[in-house]
Amino acid sequence: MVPAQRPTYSVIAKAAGVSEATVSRVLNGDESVHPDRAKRVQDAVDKLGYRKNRVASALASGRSGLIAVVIDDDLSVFSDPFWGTVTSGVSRILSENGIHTVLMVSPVGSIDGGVAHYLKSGEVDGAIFFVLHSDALVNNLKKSGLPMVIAGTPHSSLDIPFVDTDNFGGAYAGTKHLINQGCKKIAIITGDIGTTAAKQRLDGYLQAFRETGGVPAKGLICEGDYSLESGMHHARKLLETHPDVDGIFASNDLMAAGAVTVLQDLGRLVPEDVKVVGFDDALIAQTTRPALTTIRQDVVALGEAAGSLMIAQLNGEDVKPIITPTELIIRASA
Amino acid sequence: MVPAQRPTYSVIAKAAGVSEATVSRVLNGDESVHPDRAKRVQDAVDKLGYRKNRVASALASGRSGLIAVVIDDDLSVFSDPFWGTVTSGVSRILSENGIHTVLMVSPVGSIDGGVAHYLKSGEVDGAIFFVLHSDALVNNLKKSGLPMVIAGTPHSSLDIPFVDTDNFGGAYAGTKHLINQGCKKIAIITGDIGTTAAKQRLDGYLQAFRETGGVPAKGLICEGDYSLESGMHHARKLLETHPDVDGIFASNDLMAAGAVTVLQDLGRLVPEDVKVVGFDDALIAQTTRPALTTIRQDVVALGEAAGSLMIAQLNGEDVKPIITPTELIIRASA
DNA sequence: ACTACCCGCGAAACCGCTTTCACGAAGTCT
DNA sequence: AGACTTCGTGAAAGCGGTTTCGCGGGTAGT
Repeated sequence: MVPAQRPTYSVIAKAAGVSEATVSRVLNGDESVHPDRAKRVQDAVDKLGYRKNRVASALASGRSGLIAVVIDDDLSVFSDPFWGTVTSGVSRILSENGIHTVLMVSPVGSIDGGVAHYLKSGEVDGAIFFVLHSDALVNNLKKSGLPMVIAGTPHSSLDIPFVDTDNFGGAYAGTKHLINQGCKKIAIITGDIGTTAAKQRLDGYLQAFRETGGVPAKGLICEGDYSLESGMHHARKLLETHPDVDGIFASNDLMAAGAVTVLQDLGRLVPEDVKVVGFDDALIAQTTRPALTTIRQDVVALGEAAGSLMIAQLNGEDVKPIITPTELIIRASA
Repeated sequence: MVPAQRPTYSVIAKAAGVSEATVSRVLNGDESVHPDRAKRVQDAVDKLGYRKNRVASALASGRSGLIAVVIDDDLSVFSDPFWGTVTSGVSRILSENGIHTVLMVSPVGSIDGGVAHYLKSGEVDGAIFFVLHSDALVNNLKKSGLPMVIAGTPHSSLDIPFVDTDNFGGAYAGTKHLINQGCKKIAIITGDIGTTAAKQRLDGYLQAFRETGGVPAKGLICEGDYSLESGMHHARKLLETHPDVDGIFASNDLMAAGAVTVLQDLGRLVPEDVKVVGFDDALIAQTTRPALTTIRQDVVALGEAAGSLMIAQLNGEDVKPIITPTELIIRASA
C-alpha cells in the first residue's frame, strides 16, 4: 500500500491559482496578501488536507520547531517524579504552540560536551534546562543567542529567564506555621546547600525566625542533603544537642519523614512533643504517620511556566522570571 | 557575534578533492568508495569539525532521525516516576545511535487525533508507546508501516514488538514469598484490571496460590487501581471482611504503602500480624515504615530494551518481544 | 583481440518550503 | 501631467544534504 502522497505547495498553489510564494505567505500569517487570494489558498489547504512538511520548512527557514529539554543525567530523573512531571507540563504547553519537545538526558557538566555542540548546531530553536549544578554551560551558550529557560533558580545572576517555586515564601510560611502553633525552638534541616533552592528555603526560615525577634540558636540549622537518611541523622543529632526542640522544618518531605521516624523511635510524639513541617507535598507526605504538614509546590505549573517563557522568547517578547506560588497543606504533623 | 558558519558538503568536497556525492557516500558508510578517497574525506571532516545538518539530511533522505515517545496524558505521568525513568532509558539508547527522542504527552485515545496525524506524517521514523488503554491507534498505525514498539504488553496479540517486565513471574515470586513466610490467608490488591500488567500480576498470584493446592477465598482478590487511596481502601475493607488475613500482595508499592498505613492505623503490626509485599521497588518502598519487601523491576532496563528494539527495527532486523526479569527484594514488611 | 560487464565516481536533479528581488499597477506629491 | 512611492505578487535562488543516472576505464569471457 502506497501511503497517500501528501500534497505540497505546488499542488496547493495550482489549486488556488496563485504562486507558491503566496501559499507560503498565507500559511505563515503574512498580512500583506489580499484577503480574497488568502481565502482561496486557505480553502485549497482545507480541501486537500494539506499539512506543512516540518522538515522542509525547518531547512528553508532555519527554524526547527524543536525545543530541547536538557536533563542532567546525574540522579534525580530516576526515582524522583519531580522532573518527569515538569517535563510533561513543558511538553503540553509547547505542543499547543506547534513546537515539539526533544529530550536530552545527558551529562551537562562540561561546556564542550555533546550537548553543547548539539545545542549550538541550530537543530533546536531553544533549550530548557533542569537541575543546574553549574551555570557554566548556560553561560557559555548565552553568547550564541540561543533562547533558554532555566527551571530552578540559577546560581549566578545571569539574565536568563528562569522559573522556580517560591522557595523562600514556602519556607517562610512553613516556619511561620510552626511559630503560630506555639513552637519555641524550631530547627531546620536544609537541603543540599549547594543548590539555590536549599539556600532560599533556609532564608525563608531565617526570615520567619527573625520576625519573632529571635535568632536561631547555633545547632538548630542542620545541613542535610534531601535524603531520607539525612533527615534521620539530623533528627537524631538534634535530640542530643537540643532535647527541647519542639519544631522541625525540613526542606523536603523525604527528610521530614526521616525525622518523624527517628523522633518516634526515640519516644517523642509528633505533633504533641515535636511538630514537623516538610516541603513538596510528595506522596510520602500522605503515607507518613502522622501525615505530614507540608508546603505544596505545583510542579505541573512550573513546567507550564517554563514552556510559556520559552514561547514568549521565541516570539521576541521580553520575559521575566516566573515564581510559582506554594501552598501550606496542613495535615497531622504540625 | 556571527556564529561561525558550519562547513557544508561543498567545503568538505573541495578540501578533499572529491565530489559532494562522494562525501555523502563516505559519511553514510557506503562501502564502494575507494579507501584512499574515503580517508581523504574523513580527514577533511575531522579537520574542519564538520557535523552533518540533520534537517537537510532528513529532508533529502526522508528519514528524520527522530523517534516519538507517546505517553497517554491520562494519569501515570504525574506522581509516578515510572514513565519518566523508562523514557530516560529510551532516550539514552537512542541518542547513542544518533537518534533523538521527541516527547508527546497527549491523549492517545482516538485513532484519528493529532497524535495519529503527526505519526503518520512521516516526521518521525518510529514511535514508542507507553500506557496503552487500547490497541486501536497502534493497530491502525501498523498499516502505515511505521516502526513501533510498545512498552507494556498489548491487549490483543498484534505482532508489534513490545517490552515488558515479567509481571507474572514477579507476582508469582512475591506471593510465593508470602507463602514461604508462613502466611495462610493471602489477599491481593490488583492494579487497574484494564491493564494487561495488572492481569498478569493477578495470574502470577493465582498460580502461586494454586500450587499450594488451595484456591483464594472469595473477597481476597481486591480490584484496586494502582493509587495510594485504593491501597488504603482495600486494606480497610479486607480487615472488615477477612480479619484473619495475614498476607497482602499489592500490585504496586504505592498500594502496598497505603495498605501498610491502614493496617497500622487499625492496630495491626506489619510484618508480625500481616505481611505485605509490593511491586516495583519504587522509592516509596524504601521510605515506608517498615520498608517494603517488593518485586523490583528494572525500569531503566525496560526503557533501554524499548530503545534497542526500535533501533533493531530501523535497521531492518527481525525483533522479538523482550521480557525483563524481576527480583524479589526482601525488606522488613514481609 | 573484441565485445560485454562491472565498478567507482561526478554531475545534476531533487526533497518541500522560505525569502529575496524585481516588476507592474495603483496611489501620492508637486 | 510627470516623477516618485508604495503595495501585492510571482519567479527563482537557495537551505544542505541524498540519490539517480551515466560515463570512462578496468576486468572477464570467448
